Amino acid sequence: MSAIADVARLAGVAKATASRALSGRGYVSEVTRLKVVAAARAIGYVASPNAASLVTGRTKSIGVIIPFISRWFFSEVLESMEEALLAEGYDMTLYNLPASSPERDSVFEYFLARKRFDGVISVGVALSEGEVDHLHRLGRPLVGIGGPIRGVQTIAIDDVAAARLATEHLLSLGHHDILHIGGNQTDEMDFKVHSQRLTGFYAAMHEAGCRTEGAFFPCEFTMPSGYLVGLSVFGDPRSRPTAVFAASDEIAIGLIVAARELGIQVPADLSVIGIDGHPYADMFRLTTLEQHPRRQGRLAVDTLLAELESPTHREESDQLTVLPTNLVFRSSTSAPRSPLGGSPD
Amino acid sequence: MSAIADVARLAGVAKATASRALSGRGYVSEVTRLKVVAAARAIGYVASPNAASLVTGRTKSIGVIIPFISRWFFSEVLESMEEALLAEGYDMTLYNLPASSPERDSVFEYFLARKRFDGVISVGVALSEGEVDHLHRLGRPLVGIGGPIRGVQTIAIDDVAAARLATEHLLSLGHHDILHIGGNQTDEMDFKVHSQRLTGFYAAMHEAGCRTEGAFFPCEFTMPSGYLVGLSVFGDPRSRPTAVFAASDEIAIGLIVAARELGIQVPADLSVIGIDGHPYADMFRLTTLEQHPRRQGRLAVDTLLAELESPTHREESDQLTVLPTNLVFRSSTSAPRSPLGGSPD
DNA sequence: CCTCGTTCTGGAACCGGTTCCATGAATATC
DNA sequence: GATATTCATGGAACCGGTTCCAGAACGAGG
Repeated sequence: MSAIADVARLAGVAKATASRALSGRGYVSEVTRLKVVAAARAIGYVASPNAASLVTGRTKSIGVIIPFISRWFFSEVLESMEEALLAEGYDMTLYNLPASSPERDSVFEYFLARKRFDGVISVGVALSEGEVDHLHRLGRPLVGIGGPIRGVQTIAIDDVAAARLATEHLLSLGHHDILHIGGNQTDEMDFKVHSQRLTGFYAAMHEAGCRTEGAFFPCEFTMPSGYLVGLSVFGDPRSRPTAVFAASDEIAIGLIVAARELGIQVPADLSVIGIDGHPYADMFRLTTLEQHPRRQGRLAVDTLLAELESPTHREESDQLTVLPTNLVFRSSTSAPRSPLGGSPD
Repeated sequence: MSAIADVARLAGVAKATASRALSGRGYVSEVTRLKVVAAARAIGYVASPNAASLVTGRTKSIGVIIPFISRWFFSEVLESMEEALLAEGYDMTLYNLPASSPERDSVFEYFLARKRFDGVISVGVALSEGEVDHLHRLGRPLVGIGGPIRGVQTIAIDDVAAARLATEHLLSLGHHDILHIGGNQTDEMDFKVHSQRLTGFYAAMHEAGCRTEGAFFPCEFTMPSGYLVGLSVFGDPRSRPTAVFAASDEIAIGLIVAARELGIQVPADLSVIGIDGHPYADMFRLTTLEQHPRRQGRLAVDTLLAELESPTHREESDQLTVLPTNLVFRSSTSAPRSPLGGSPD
């Protein structure tokens, strides 16, 4: 509607002066600045960022690539990022890209090439080197959440360590017959979270001298999937473990629901630990390793905006920020029943 | 990097011709069109939508206002909208605005005034008349999901009818002592879903001649909240109903988990019905009214894009599209035990 | 008094596209 | 064969800002 030319005319100054007055760059006397601001307010002037970005190259908008919206971790990250960006005056443009989806390439070719945003945050999507280079050539900083990308600032938890910690928690309670139920490498996630959690599990088990053959069952990262796997794995009393390390809280809760239905006491007959810190964990009294997705989102935004403020050399910025996890000990884990059938003393 | 002028130079034509060739508007001979397209491909040219929107007024981007990202209904809607928009070449810019949040006004004043999008979809946020007018003055169509806004195309289910249907399902099974556990008017939602579901419940109950004093308990729309309310409401056996109509599946599932922990058999001792069609419903065998949020999102996008294609007069478009719900009968509902203590025959 | 540096302002170019308008060629109409 | 139409193209203006540059006004320093 109203352009800066209108403001300038009303204030009786040139476009250039009006622009300087409103943006705060360059010399403007205090009296004309006030005149211009008053004129702008009078006609309800709001600058068009499109026009400005055409010449400045800055869009005040950042793009987010994310494989899921409806799963807990991702929606939490998203919410926290949106909040942080809004507070800084940035728009957030969302690209929901299931890893290896058919749209994947076209999004990069088309959407990301349009220089519509100042930077990109990739949540749980491993970009290829070519894609990373592409963004760098455009001078667009990139921050990742959920796993290292070469040459990119990344925020993540240490999945190997978290899995090890969870497993060690069960081991320290006296369990030896422990299962890991989680993702396998071939499924929908780009990053190595699945294999890393598996690695951490194996490492802890081997260190404790426990056998791990047949100790892993694949499972989608959802509650219904955990439930179904639970029904099938716990269905046979002879193969039933004394403890399970689930790769996510949703899986863990599905397992607990399945166990309850099968008449298996948690934790007396079966201990269950998850990873996440899901809001449902408390009502199922689930012991879990909290990973605070909102902090990760917040930090990703801060990192990206800092990079926009004062660009660093790419080499320097090649680093991984590891956020801590913390164990929340609830009553889904305990020492196993004495193997001789008595209760533990 | 590369601009349309470069393409034109390489193809040996004028900027105007290159623009016509690439956009498909206006007369261009087939041979020059191919030359231009080849040149564009050769230098990896991608048009800047910012520059284009400056003159066309179209941004190929739409804004979405939504109060939650992490709750099921909203994340489903969001995912489906993103998918539909991406397929049509539109970007989606997200504004996560908890109703009556402090940022609420500034977003409207600032973000929405910057003519950055061609249209707006408001999911579960009731815009004020002033805000609606503002968008209309800017010529930006607006589509709502989740409840009628004056003068705006809206997509929703009939919450009164859905609540009535759910209640009637319980009544038809022979229940009389039915509770409604759901939202109250004063909580965080803008729209009237809460009060409408309550209205439908009361209507069905009164029609059936059932008393409703003390039959409503307020509850946040989450599983943990349903669980806590369930523990407290079902805790006293004397005040326990034979059936509950929960305003959402998450509440219903929380209630079921609470009932199980209290040793209450579902459905023998207590029938539970929800509204949503949540993916967890199946594993808890929850009878529910499915409301298909993805369809709502999809339809909202289709409606908005159609409006952008061929704008209609505001008066004509003032309408509410009511999407159907359907009852999925699982085993969380059944006839009540005979009040005399025997089993029903 | 002249020169220099600082502050302030306006004119004009520019960002990267689209579109209006004029011109010219090819084809159709009478 | 003269006159309309349709098609094809280039030049230039324009969208709404920012920024470069030149020039004016002013006080300070020599």
